[in-house]
Amino acid sequence: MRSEIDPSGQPGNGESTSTEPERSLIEKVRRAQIIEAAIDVIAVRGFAKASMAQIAERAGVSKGVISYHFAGKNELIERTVEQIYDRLGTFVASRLAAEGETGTAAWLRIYIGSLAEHMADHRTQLIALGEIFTQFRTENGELRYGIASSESLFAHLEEVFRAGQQRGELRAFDVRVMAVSLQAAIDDMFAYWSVHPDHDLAAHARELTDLFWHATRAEGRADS
Amino acid sequence: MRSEIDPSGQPGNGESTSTEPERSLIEKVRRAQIIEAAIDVIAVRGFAKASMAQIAERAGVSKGVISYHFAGKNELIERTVEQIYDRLGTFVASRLAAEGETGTAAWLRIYIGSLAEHMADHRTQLIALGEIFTQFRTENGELRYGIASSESLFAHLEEVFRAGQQRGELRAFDVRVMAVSLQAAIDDMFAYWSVHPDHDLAAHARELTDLFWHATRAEGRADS
DNA sequence: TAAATTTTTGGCCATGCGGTCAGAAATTGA
DNA sequence: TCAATTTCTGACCGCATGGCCAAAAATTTA
Repeated sequence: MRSEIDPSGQPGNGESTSTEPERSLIEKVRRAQIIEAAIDVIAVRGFAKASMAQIAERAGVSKGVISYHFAGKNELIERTVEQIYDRLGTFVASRLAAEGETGTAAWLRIYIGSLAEHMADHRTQLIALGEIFTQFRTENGELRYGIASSESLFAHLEEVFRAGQQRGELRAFDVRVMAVSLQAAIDDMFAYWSVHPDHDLAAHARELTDLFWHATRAEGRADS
Repeated sequence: MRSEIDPSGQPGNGESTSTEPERSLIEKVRRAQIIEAAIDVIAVRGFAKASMAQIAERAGVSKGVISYHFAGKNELIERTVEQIYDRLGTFVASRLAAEGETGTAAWLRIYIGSLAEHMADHRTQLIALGEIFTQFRTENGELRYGIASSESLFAHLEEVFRAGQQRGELRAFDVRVMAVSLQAAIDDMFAYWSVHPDHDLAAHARELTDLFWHATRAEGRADS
């Protein structure tokens, strides 16, 4: 998986700037139903085998219905990511907001922990998201949700680290490398859990918090 | 990218146990030529668009030639990975062997550093490998070179960490989580460099060494 | 109720894929 | 030199895909 979320709580710089198109009830229900089917099929059969026909069958409608309610497969996938993504982001942001400003150690614990907690309760979504992030490509062949699109996430993590450094709480290190590595470790925590369902995700999250606290804290500091 | 290499220098548990089939000169030349074309096409156009037709065109032969010299696309891809992989493994193993036993700090530096050094000189191969590792699937839909196939690599890293812990050099931590996280951070170092060619790979490798040394070392120890 | 509109169906299309094959071309060996 | 063998070509196959559309069905509006 790649590019979790921007936990800053911003409304998201997505395409939803101008007025949302009005949707009839049927429209909304069908779109939700198709997205749910897409998540299931992608999680179970893998992104590559999640054809329009498969998704339509799962949703119990004919293939044309998807084309009627979505501009195409790309839009369906992007709306699917958007939905999962938004819920996760809301959850993490609320957890972080509930804590106030209590330093980097607490921030790491809550950030990593809340991501893990939410995903533990939404395994199917996590697996679908992992499939999409690693396989969904734009027409020119680039990963649609690849490292290149994680820039705003990296920037946010960098800011957290830089603030900790300025407070004297963290040692000197390259914040970009730390941000990329933290994200990588989180991504692979989920990827590992995807493959090993019995793996203890919460414990992994706690270990990861320790790992990055030791990696970032200033010399001579005790654990928090 | 996933599943770098087993740096233990073992001959590799691959399929090459029994006697290698004899190959004519033409056979060897053609296979090398086709593998090279495959690397180029995969690196430039992406794995998804690297069809037999594309690879054949790049190699300057007709499509049938590939089928003549390889059992199918799967064999071509696997031989391609094998080639890149073997060279990288040889390089890293020799660097590690040249150092002898000098503790975990040195091991981390040489392991991460030699991977980065070799890949810096073989960017096209690295990108092709990244494409293959993240997209090449078995017939049942699993990633051919995914986390599930990294078990032996994780086991090896765990052993390095466990040895350091027993020597009192490293603090207590979950070696599996540390192994998965180190591999993730290395993978993403390469992935980041794939997307940002001007990124300083050697400096990133040094930062990563620092990161994991701080994350793993026993309390009260100075940097080495 | 009747017309207008929205929604759904299921078949059809062009495209690109990996793989196969008969026969041509090139190479080898006697 | 000339047959045997290896290597190569380019057309062709079956298959699955995403998307399209005319017509049927369902729903809303007048």
